[in-house]
Amino acid sequence: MTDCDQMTLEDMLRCAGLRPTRQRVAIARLLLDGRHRHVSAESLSAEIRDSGVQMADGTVYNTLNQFTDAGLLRRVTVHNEYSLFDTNVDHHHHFYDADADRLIDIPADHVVLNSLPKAPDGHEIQSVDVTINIRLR
Amino acid sequence: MTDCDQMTLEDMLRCAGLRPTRQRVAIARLLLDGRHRHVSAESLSAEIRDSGVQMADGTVYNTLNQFTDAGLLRRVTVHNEYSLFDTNVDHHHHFYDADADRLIDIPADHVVLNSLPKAPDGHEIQSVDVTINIRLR
DNA sequence: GTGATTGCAAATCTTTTGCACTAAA
DNA sequence: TTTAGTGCAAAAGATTTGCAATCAC
Repeated sequence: MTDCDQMTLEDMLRCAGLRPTRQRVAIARLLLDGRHRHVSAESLSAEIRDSGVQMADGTVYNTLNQFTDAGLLRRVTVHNEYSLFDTNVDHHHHFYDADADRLIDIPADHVVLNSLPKAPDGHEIQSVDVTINIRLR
Repeated sequence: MTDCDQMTLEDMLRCAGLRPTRQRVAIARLLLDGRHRHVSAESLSAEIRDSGVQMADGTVYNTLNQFTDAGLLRRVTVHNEYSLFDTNVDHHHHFYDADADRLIDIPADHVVLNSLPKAPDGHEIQSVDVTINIRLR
């Protein structure tokens, strides 16, 4: 078994090259259970505190960055001043509801892109993010 | 003449519902000359200082926000920690080069979107942003 | 005049960092 | 034991805000 699914959280972290420390496991338990969510550092911090685990804010930020670098999370930036971390790392897109400051996933196959431009000289396309901004009708 | 083109900067600002104050005109002179640019609050602040005009940073931020609200600029957020303001308010998309932290415009017709999903109940689509992340090959 | 706008500095918010301490392997 | 990881507090960076002074009309 070479992929990082269907294992204990500890193994999943090891498999991603991260030591399964108490803090990382606590965050993994909240975020890597297969459910698709969008959390901010702040909301996650509050959730951790509520779950009885105590953790420094700096550690929350560092852990989120480590998970993102390891491909366990995806960082999403929209038109506000903080980052959201998406537990869905599959290719997909987003509705962004600015009124509620809320992201909604859109499966990749619901957005069909024909005719993408070529990347500028010396560059290649890494990924394509489509954000559909919505508002109340 | 009902649109806000082909006028003096002062009239252009008035037309957008903004009093043509010294500060606003100075920023308009730099940004609303028809050229397409991406500036950050910081880079603009430096440019203003270099041009001999003195202006508080808070005023730069406030003015950029006012221009954006008035539709004279467009705020673009990518995966970094500050906002960029795009002087091109026409519909278009972006390459984002994370290595250089640089945005490159893509004309709207170079990206063809077929099959957009419907907005969630009670909402309507306001705009669609496509960001193509690129990296060195 | 008078209401909108600005300057300025302080406040706020998000995020990163340095370093001594602790824990995983 | 050795190295990676954490806590904490401070720093950094972006942006907003409060209020008195100033400016456009």
